[in-house]
Order: sequence, then C-alpha cells, then structure tokens
Amino acid sequence: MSKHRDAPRQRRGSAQPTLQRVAEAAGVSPITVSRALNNPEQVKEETRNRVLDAVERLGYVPNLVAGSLASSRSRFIAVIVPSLANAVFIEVIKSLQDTFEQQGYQILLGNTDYDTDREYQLVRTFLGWSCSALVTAGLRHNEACRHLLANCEKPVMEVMELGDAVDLNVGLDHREAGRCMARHLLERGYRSIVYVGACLDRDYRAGLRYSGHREVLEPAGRDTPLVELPTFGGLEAGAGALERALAEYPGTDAIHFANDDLATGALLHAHRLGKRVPEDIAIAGFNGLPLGQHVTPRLTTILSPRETMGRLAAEQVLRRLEGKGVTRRRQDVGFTLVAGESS
Amino acid sequence: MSKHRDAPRQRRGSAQPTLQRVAEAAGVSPITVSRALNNPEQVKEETRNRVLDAVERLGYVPNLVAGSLASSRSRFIAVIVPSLANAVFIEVIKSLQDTFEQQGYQILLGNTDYDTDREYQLVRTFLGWSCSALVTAGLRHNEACRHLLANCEKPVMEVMELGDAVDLNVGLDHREAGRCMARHLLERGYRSIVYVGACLDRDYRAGLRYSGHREVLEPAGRDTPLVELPTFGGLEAGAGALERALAEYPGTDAIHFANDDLATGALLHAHRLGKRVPEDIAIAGFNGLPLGQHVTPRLTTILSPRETMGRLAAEQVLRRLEGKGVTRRRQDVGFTLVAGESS
DNA sequence: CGTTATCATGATAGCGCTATCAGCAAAGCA
DNA sequence: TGCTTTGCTGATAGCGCTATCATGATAACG
Repeated sequence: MSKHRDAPRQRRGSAQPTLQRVAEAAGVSPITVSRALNNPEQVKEETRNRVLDAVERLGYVPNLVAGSLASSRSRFIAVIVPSLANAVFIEVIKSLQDTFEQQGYQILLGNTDYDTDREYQLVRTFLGWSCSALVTAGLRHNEACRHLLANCEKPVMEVMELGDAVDLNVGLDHREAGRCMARHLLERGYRSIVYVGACLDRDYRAGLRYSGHREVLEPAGRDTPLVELPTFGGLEAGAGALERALAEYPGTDAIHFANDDLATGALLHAHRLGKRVPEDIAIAGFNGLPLGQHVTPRLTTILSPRETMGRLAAEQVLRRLEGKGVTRRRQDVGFTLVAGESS
Repeated sequence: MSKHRDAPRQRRGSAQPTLQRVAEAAGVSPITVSRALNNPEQVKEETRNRVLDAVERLGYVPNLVAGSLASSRSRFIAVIVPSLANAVFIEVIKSLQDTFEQQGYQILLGNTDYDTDREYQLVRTFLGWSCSALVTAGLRHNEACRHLLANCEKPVMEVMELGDAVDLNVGLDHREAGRCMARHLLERGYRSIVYVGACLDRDYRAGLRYSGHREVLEPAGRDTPLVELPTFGGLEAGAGALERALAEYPGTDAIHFANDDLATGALLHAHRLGKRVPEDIAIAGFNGLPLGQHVTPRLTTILSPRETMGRLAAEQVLRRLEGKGVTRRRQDVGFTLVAGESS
C-alpha cells in the first residue's frame, strides 16, 4: 500500500536531466528533442532553438549509452596495439585518432602486451560496446579472435604489415624491408653482419625482417648470426646488445638492429667505448625515428611511413562506414631506405 | 492484417545471440545467465556450467551497452590529455592503462590538442558514456568544463601539476622545478641564461617553470631572456632554438630548455656546430627522458616521476571507486634534479 | 479543386540488459 | 516442531534513448 509502485521511483543513477525532461521544458515530444540534437535539419528552426535553449538551461548531457543501445550504433573505433612503449604504435594511434576524431568517432584503445589471448578478450569487449569498426596492429590472432573478427560484420582493418588479412589491410612488407637492409649492408662491403632483435616471437615483425635478412645473406654465403634480447628495451638495451654482439661474434663489422631505439642506443654507446662508426662497426636500424637522424653519424635505417599508414587506414575505414566502397582492400605503403653515415 | 505486430520482428542490428537466447539454450531465466557471467558466486556450480556451456556454444558476446544502460555503470575511465606527440603524456597514459586495465577498466582516450573547448566537448562525451571516473592532464579548464567536472559526482583526477584541483590531484610543482633548475645553473656559475620554450600559453606548465626560473634569477640580478618557439617540435626544433638563442643573445653561456626533446636536439646540434658543451654553452632540460642520459655529455635535467604519477593517480581513483576513502586528495610526487655533464 | 508529395511532429514499441523484490527449498536453531 | 536464516532462481519493470509508422498541415500539381 505504501509502496508507490506507480510513482516512477528514481531507481538508481543520478538526477541528471533526461531527454524527457528537456522535452517537457521545451514543450515538445522527446523524439523532437532527439532530432533537434542529432538531425537538426529535420526540425524547424524555431522549434530547434527552443529545444537547444532547454538543453542549455538544464545542462542536459545526452546519455550516449542509451542512444547507442537504441540505435545499436556507437561512434567507437576499437584500436588494438601490442604495446604503448614503442613509439611506432604511438604514431599510428596518433594519426588514427586525428583522422577519426575529426569525423566524430571516439577511439577505444586496447593494449595486448603481445598476448593474443588478451587480444581476443579485447575484441570481445569492444564488440560488446558495439564499436563501429576495429583496427588492429598486425595479422596474427588466435583462432577464436580471427573467427570473431571475420564474422563481426564490421570493418576490420589490420595495419602495420601486409598479408593475409581478415578484411582491410594497410601496411608494408617487413620481410622485404629486412632484405633491403641486408642488401644495402652487403653492397657497402660488410662481411660479418649480426642481427639484433628483442623477443622475436612476440615482435614477430622483427622476426620477419630477420627472415628477409637471411634470405639475402645466406645465398651470398654469409653467416647470419642472431643476438636475441630476452626483453624489450630502449636505448639502454641497445647499448648492452652492442657489447653482447661484439663479445659473442668478435669479427663483426656490422650490426643490423631490429629497430632504431636499439640501434641508436648502440651507436651512442659505441662512442663511449671508443669505437668508430662505421669504420670499426657499422650500425643500421629500422623505423626512421627522428632520433636516429640527429645523432652523429646519422643512423642508417628504413623509414616506415607510420603517419601515412594510420591516415590511410582511417580513411579506408571511414569510407566503408560511410557506405562508399573501399578503393583497395590491401594497400602497400612501402618504405624508404635512409642511408646515413652509420654504415 | 498482414502486419504481424506481435511477432518480435528483428528490427535492426545483427542476429547476434542475446542473453535471452542463451537462457533458453541453458534452460534458465535470463537473469541467471546475467548472474552466471557477472556474479558467478551467486549461481550454483552446475547451473553456472550449463550457462557457460551455452555461452560458448552460441558464441555469445555480452552487449555491454545494454548492461551499462541498465546498471548506469560502465567500466570506462576517461583520460584526457592535451597531446599525443609528447612522450610525457604517453608515459602517463601507459601507466594509467596498466593499472586500470588490470582492474577490468577500459580507457577512453581523448586528445584536446591544447584546446579547452575541445576538452569541454570531450568531457561531455565521456560523461555521456557514463564513464566511472575522469582523469585529465592539468588544472586549466574552461568555465563550463570545470562546472561539469565539479558536479558530475564521479571521481575526477587531475594529474601532472599540483594546485587548486576540482577533486583529486597528483602531480608536481612546476614552478618549483623551474626554480630548482635556475638555482642549479646559478650555482654552477652561469651568468647569461636563456629560457627556451614552445607555445608557453598552451604548454602553460612550461610557462610555470619559466616563472620559477625568473623568481630565482631576477633577485640575483640576472636577465631572464626568453626564446619562445611558435610551434611544438622535437629534436629538430631544439637545434633551431639553439641557433636562435645564440644569435639573439650573443653572450649566452647556458640555456634552460622547457623539455628534454628540445634540450637534446640542441645538445646534438651543438656538436655539429663545433660548440663544446658545457664549456661554450651549458644545456639543461626537463623531464628526464632516457634519451638525455644516453648522449654525451649527459643532459642535466629534472626527472619527473611520470610512471609513479600515473600509477598513484590510478590507485587513488580505484580506491574511490571501490568505496574506500582516498588517502590523500592532493599528492605531490616531487621531482629530482639530475645533474649531467651538460651543465 | 481534388490529389498527391513534402514537411514537421508525435505515439508507440522496443534495444538487451540489470535492479529490485519474491519465492521456495534446504539448513540452522531453539 | 516451528521459526528464522541462507542459498538459489525467477518475474517484473524499467534504464534513456531511437526506429518505425502515423498524423495533420501545408505546398505542389494538373
């Protein structure tokens, strides 16, 4: 009797004004408020102003969760990367974000820590949020994840590398990049070239580059020694790697590093060891980070167009979301060998 | 007559299985499925297994949007930073994400591009997604934004700097950091010290450090010339700034840079110009990025505990979300002067 | 002038989940 | 034995919005 069942009791949540309240304040129906906010052109100017006034006056903040449920659309773009410690992914994220935010999409950022099971969980979560599209760094997923991606009926963009993608693909050929650098070092006359990378099983793109490296050096009759670091690391790790490479392979005259951080760390450390670069030891990297171009000697590296990659990826996805066909499902952004003085 | 009104027509969206469908498959009610997934301990093991089986079999992916609407809770943490181009923010984001993801929260990343109106829009959007808490980099907001933050009844954490926060605050005193470095340079005997920064109106924390710098140098009877770059930039900009500072203030014997990127760019460029550091020109930075510690001479800088800042911030927010009281509403993480050989 | 298009707005019915309150069996207690 | 407590499950009623269809008013047309 005293349980006012009919009274719309405030169950939970805050006393934030709702669309309903705004409608009352503006003397229109809720749906008109919705239209005034989301499809302004469908509402007569005078009505619209009345609504916007009420919105302002009440401090109404639309509940996007409710809107998303009702329309089964959200303006989320899921972006999944293996790590935030690597500047390369940051740059791609940045350029994705620039492009997507401009179109009113919100990035949902996920970090797998190079763990495919974690990636699967992230994809589930993001699909649960009705994201509009997914962008993942890389082509390697576990079985369940690939299945989910293939069947989710949303644009799926795989960036960074080129290959057998689920849907859309923008990237470069890492194996070819490895070949390219190996060829360059051969041409420069280096004979004992060590490849240095970290956790090649997880950073498998560095592994692909090593494969390319071997594909060039082996036919040329050269050894292809590998120094694999057990953990990721930046400049510091590069310094250590230099010492390890020189100790383990005494005749080494060039080192092909898996990335610019390692390479630059090694280059700076070589100074401290009194080694001349490239006379005593040549050094090459991968990525083309600005850092490498500001040291002396400048780092020989391969420039990957990360900015372009992110932008193109975002543009393809947007095109799909807008119902326009994609121009190309697979897009090779290429790379550029930057021959510095370190080799 | 032929409009089967009663048939639950598939209005929109996909044919993804729903909780309802899973319930049918498992022979229980929907609410039991919900509990089996979200509060497993409330469901008998046998029932739970039956449910989980059905989930697996149907490939059910929970609709988090619906769940969030019903519970008016999401597991989103809004993180708002002014830029992704700056490594400092990246590191804070990274450490926030590490801590929050571990507790099952999802980061909603927003980038203001140093625009307070954009920040306001982001806050509105994030509140619309019923985020559980907001973390913003910095204390400066526009009127509307501050009002929204103050009245949203969610934990609001402002990181990076210390001061008059809306709610929670973890950071360091930038003005004091500026003073500290200025004192250091004075003690080392430098007499003509230029401060170099970029866009100090937007990067106002660098402006605060300049204020501290002046507070120390002016009473000591020194000039406090400023070189302000019109755009943000990394190493490249630092190189240019060095030349500008030397050209505009010929007697300069030390440069206090607003950050390590600029400082390191200048330091590397000094080599190329044939200037000795610190004999011809001393160089100091701010942040304590690894980079600065790997060049020769090592960069004198101020180490800001960014990792700690992010972690502490996340922990305070989590404590609040778990209903435990925060230990401290304002937390000074301090900083450390790292005296390298560049000064 | 009747007929059809177009415009502006509204009524209704969910979107897929969870909060809340109920119910009922088994267990604990005096 | 009757009573309360605990454990497990279910029925009901929304969360705050938008899709869909309907309506009345005005404009366009021959």
